[in-house]
Amino acid sequence: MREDETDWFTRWEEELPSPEDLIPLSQSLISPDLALAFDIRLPGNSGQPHHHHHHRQSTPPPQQLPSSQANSSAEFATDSADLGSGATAAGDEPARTLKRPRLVWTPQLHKRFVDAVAHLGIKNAVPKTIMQLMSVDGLTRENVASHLQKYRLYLKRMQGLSSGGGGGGSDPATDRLFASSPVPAHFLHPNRVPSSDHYMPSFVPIATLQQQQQMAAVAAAAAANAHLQPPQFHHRQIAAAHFGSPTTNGQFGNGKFDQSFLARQTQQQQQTLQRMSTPSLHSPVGNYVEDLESANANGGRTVLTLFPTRDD
DNA sequence: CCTTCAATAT
DNA sequence: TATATTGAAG
Repeated sequence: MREDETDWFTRWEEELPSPEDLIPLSQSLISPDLALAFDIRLPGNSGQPHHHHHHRQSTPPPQQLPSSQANSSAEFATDSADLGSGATAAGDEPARTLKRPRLVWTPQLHKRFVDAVAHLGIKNAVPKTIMQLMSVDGLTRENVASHLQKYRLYLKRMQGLSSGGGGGGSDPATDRLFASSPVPAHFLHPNRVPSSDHYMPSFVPIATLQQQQQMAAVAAAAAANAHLQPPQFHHRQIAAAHFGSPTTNGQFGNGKFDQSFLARQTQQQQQTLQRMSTPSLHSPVGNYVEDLESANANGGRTVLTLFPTRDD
């Protein structure tokens, strides 16, 4: 059961892009949390990126990944009138209540999501677990939950097609993202439990690994860099990755395929975290990095873009 | 506490 | 528009 793990991990490792092949922008990648935590100011943006007010008290789960989903830092600063009034209790970790920028689901990020779901299996493909497996810095459970909800609707729609109808039902615009990643067959049929054959995409187990130090290093290195990347990943090479054409779907179009986790789950148990022990992990940045974008061009909305090591 | 879903907000 | 947030239900 664990044998294939090392197997695919090895393959995954081989396919890893060399550090130089990684996103050129990585130099300017610095997480908002980190930026705030280190009091780093993003170039091109002398002033603060944004600051709004909203309060959420929820209790940030004591996730073992402080930098991960912890909303460290705060949005308080800025000028606000309430200077040190009490919002931040002890004042040490200003912000467990950070207003995060909207996440942009790039095709790569979505792929990661799909891979994670495929690996987890129907039972465990729930937001929290998916989030953990993806191990994307800055990604929250809610990001995943929201995306998952939409993804399921997408799959459902895919099913619905073929019977009748006519057609119409898809929202082309919305589907583009989802179409950018192939839908694993398991999502489509329920039977066939992967007793011997598992879907094994190149995946990154990475982990749980606390890379505070690494992050610190990255932060220091990138200390004064920031990159602005407008939401314009329209045409790119991703166009070639098309898959969800009605025509192509014909092969499944015998009626309805099963939607694995799409269907009702009577109950699901959570836990049983599948953690790899990071065999020979030494990649500095096997993880995704975040790119903070101050969207000036977008009605003043800040957007968080997570992107991976190009592997698709 | 967590997930799922529909409705709603930004 | 895409994603976030909320609230009810399980």
